[in-house]
Amino acid sequence: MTTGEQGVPPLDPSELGAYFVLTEAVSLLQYQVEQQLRAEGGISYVQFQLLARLAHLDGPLTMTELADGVVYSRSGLTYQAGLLEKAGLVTRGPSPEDDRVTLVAVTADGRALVERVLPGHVQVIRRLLFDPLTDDDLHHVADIMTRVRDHMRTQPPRSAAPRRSRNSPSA
Amino acid sequence: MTTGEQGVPPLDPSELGAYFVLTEAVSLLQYQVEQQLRAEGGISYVQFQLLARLAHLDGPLTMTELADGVVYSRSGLTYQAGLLEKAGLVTRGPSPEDDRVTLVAVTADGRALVERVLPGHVQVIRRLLFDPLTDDDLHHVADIMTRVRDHMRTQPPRSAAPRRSRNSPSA
DNA sequence: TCCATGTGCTTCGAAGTTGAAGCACATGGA
DNA sequence: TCCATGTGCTTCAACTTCGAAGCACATGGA
Repeated sequence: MTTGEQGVPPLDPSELGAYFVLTEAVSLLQYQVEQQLRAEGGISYVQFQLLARLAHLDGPLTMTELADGVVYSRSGLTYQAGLLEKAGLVTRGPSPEDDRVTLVAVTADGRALVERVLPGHVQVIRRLLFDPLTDDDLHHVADIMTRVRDHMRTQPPRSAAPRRSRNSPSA
Repeated sequence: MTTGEQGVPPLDPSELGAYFVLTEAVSLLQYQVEQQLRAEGGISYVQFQLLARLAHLDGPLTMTELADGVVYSRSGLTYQAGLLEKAGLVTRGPSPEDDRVTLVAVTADGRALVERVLPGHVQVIRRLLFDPLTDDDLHHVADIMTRVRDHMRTQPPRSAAPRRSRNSPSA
């Protein structure tokens, strides 16, 4: 009626509210996290994510895997990987399997940095995110957001999206 | 700089996991939202947030209020407000109360743009965020994140970060 | 083998974001 | 009134981020 579109559901204020408060809370949290990481480790949140992921998985990742893992553009990752390599926190090397691939691995210094920064990082998260929540809340959030994440991950990943004719029926 | 050595609670993998999946899901969601807004309205997510906030509150806001509302730096808001003003979507004017203040108000064009992109915006959120969730989940998320947001809002807001006093170096 | 096409990564230019510094006005006490 | 200090906003330079284009290698069919 109001628009030509068919089947656009009416706006539900409680839904919009849930979405807004979700993004607002995460923004606030990430800002505080960024401050802590910068102060205690001299790194950005993205850099911490990259190092933590490499340290946690304990094996080299390709640039694409790393970019998709942290929801980041490929060119942006090239830039950040360059910074981290220059700082001696990661190494980049060729893959024996595929000459196109660059494998990124965390160095001992990189691991040490993650270890050094992680306690403060956890403290910030605990203070800002977990303190006002019960254990039940926590499990709810984890469960719910895992479903949302998995649901969205069925869409083509961010950094690989724009290339044509993968499963596009219009080409 | 804090030492952070004593009294740091042990790491709880389920807590860290909840935090990681929360930020990852929000990152994925925001990326998709950004694409929709760019495609249908030619605006960024930040610009949409600013316009939506002004349209919703239905009254002018100061630059600082607007920046705090969307968790954004003040200088960044100066830049974005300039873009929006040039595009005719907002106006900036003086405050009768305080000559230092710039009041930002949404124009009719700005309102129209919000109205135009909102249905698609809601569709994206519904498809990515709400589809895999029950009504119960939704209320849980809204309730939980509201508590988290309110908890964090008791901290000093982002853009009003303590300004270093001219004569007193931080101890 | 050769070539067409797909994939992994980097380079490049443009645009966005930030904190610090700076300007202008506000406020309150001497 | 005068001035010290606080607050609101903008400017500035440095950095970050992105997508498009480009290069190199991979893969599979003719």
